[in-house]
Amino acid sequence: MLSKKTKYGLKALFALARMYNRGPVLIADLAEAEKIPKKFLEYILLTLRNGEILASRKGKGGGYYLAREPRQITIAAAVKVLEGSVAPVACLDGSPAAVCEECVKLATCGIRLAMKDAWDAMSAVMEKTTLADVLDRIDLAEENEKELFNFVI
Amino acid sequence: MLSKKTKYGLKALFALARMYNRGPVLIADLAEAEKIPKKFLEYILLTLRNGEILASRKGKGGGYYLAREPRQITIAAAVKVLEGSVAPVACLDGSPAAVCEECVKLATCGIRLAMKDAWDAMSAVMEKTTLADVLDRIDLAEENEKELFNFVI
DNA sequence: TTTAAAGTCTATCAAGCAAATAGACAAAAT
DNA sequence: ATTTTGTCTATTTGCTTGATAGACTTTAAA
Repeated sequence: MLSKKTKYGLKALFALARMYNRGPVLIADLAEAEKIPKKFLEYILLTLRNGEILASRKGKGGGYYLAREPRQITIAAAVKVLEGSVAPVACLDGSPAAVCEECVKLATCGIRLAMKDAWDAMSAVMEKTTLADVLDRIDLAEENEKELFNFVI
Repeated sequence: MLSKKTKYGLKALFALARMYNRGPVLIADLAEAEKIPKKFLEYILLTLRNGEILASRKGKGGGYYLAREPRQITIAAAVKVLEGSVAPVACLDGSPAAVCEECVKLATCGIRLAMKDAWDAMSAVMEKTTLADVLDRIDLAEENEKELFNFVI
């Protein structure tokens, strides 16, 4: 299960993606709009900035904004920065040195062999889904909801 | 990341699958063979038994054994019992009532829309991978390791 | 050049969960 | 009857998550 930090972080990213190219957004405004505790959001945005998903400007007129276009930021990248790793076992998270103490031998470890294909399938999807894709899906879903509502009337 | 409980549990299941139809296995023997703290393993096996993955017999000559054939126990089922849920968000874990507090509206929740396809892909693989499949993969991997060793000589 | 508005950083806290352990109890085969 | 073996409840320890406080730094604009 994703941590609250990651969920809040994703919500913030969707909001920032929607406001892309409208300049920096204040932490306080974002916190209120997305119902995220301000101080916690501050820490989350800092994490995303250190992970080069976001950029910021200090001082008057400052705030946070996406470091790249919504179409160039993947869910995989965001989740990796926010959560650290979501791989079911350490040895599958992509970093070469990460060996889990459970594996006696990496190549023949049952847990790894059991989870590898499943994890590969999941990360492939996350790698190709961008913030822009998610916005499109949200819009489509909202459109469908409206249709449904009209139909009921 | 899977908890230690789940990892230990999977290891125990692989071992029990290998010894399928050789009668009940003692907790103590399994603990020693798989290097799992005995009391912790006791608790893990109990979880698996309550989840109807394992069955047990008390008294002399008793022990634990798989409740079904290795070919009929999926990784998805085992992980679900051991970990509770591995879905990235509660509303994706299959149970109808599970709604995450983050979603204002289930159908249009960005987090859900962002993770749904990825999670579907992962669970599909876990649903179709059985303990027997994993044993096969381990054997194959060990065979390959041996080949490699011979080649080096 | 001052000042107020913003982000940055470090420290701290409480609550909850994971991992592990202990020991009394119940069942069943011999 | 007795011994072997699983079952259950409770407890401990330490780490992680979620959240908050406050001092500090940077920057734009008055």
